[in-house]
Amino acid sequence: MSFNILYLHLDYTRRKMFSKACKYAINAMIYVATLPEGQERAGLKEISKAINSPEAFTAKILQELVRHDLFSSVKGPNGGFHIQGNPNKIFLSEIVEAIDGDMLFTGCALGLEKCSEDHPCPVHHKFLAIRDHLTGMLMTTSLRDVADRVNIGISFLKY
Amino acid sequence: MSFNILYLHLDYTRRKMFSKACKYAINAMIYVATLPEGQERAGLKEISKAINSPEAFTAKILQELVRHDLFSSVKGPNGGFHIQGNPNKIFLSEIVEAIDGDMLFTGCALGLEKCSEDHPCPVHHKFLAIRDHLTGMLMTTSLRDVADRVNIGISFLKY
DNA sequence: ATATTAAAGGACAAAAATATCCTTTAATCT
DNA sequence: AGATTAAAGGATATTTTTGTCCTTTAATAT
Ligand code: FES
Ligand code: FES
Repeated sequence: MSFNILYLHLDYTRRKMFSKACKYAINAMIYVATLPEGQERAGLKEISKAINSPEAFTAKILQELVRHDLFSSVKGPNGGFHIQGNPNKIFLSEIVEAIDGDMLFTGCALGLEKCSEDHPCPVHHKFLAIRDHLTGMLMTTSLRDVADRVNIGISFLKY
Repeated sequence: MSFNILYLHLDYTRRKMFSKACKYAINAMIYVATLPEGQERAGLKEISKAINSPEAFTAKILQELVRHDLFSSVKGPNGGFHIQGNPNKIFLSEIVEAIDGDMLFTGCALGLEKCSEDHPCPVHHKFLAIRDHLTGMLMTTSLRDVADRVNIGISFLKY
């Protein structure tokens, strides 16, 4: 019942960089990456509790991550999700791309059909640097990197 | 009818940095800033044609910009919207904040309630630099800057 | 004054994103 | 083999974002 909604049906004060789905995906993978050796698998309930996300919605996202070969899953007792591959070799960019797609990495800031040097929008030249900065960060930050920060207690997946 | 929708009701391959509303807002203000002296006012129809945006939706956004004192408007014949203030002193950050809010500038990348040094998410330290880069760019790029690029023909508002 | 013009505003509609519930499938345990 | 467990998947609901339409308000022109 915000001031905005009252007058204009627009309440954009919540726009973020990533979708919620994407954040849940990243957090879920980070959480599983933090698990100790020998028990590096977690179920939906455990994951969504750990990252404070709605269970059923998280289930959909985990399924999608399985389809993208980022997670693999096992059914039945002691089943759950574990990371497919080496967390040192899985980068945040892969998770973002799996869920939010690659428009953040390639799309035009001002909505032109496509971003190009030939026909640039008015912020193209300045936006490129930011886009590349973001892309570079995500492509060089591995799941292990961030999971370690959580394990040593300097970063958190929820509050 | 994408492959994604077929299987999971998730088709996030379009996530962008800014909302459509925000892009329309920026483009509309840039367009009006490109108008020659003596005729620096444009109507809804002219604007939405120039920036290739849906007219009625654009109307709502222009109203919002008026409420935020970025545009002022005049009704009746030869009415329309003109920039409130000096385009040299209006920065893209103000438009983004008016429409998308300030979460892009202040919010946590991974969805924590609030972004803070005390209780940072696992990408906080790396994300800060990107957020600041983006914020800095938007806070230092004036409407005049970008409008000039359009006027000299090196940038475009539509394709 | 009246007609015309264009923005403001309200109501509503469609699409996308977020979220829940329930059934089915497949793994494990007894 | 049968019971139990947990992911997969389908259907549906809610909220947010995007979009349209129509009436009202206010400015200008005749
Ligand atoms: S054309 Fe707009 S960001 Fe490249
Ligand atoms: S706490 Fe997540 S970006 Fe600062």
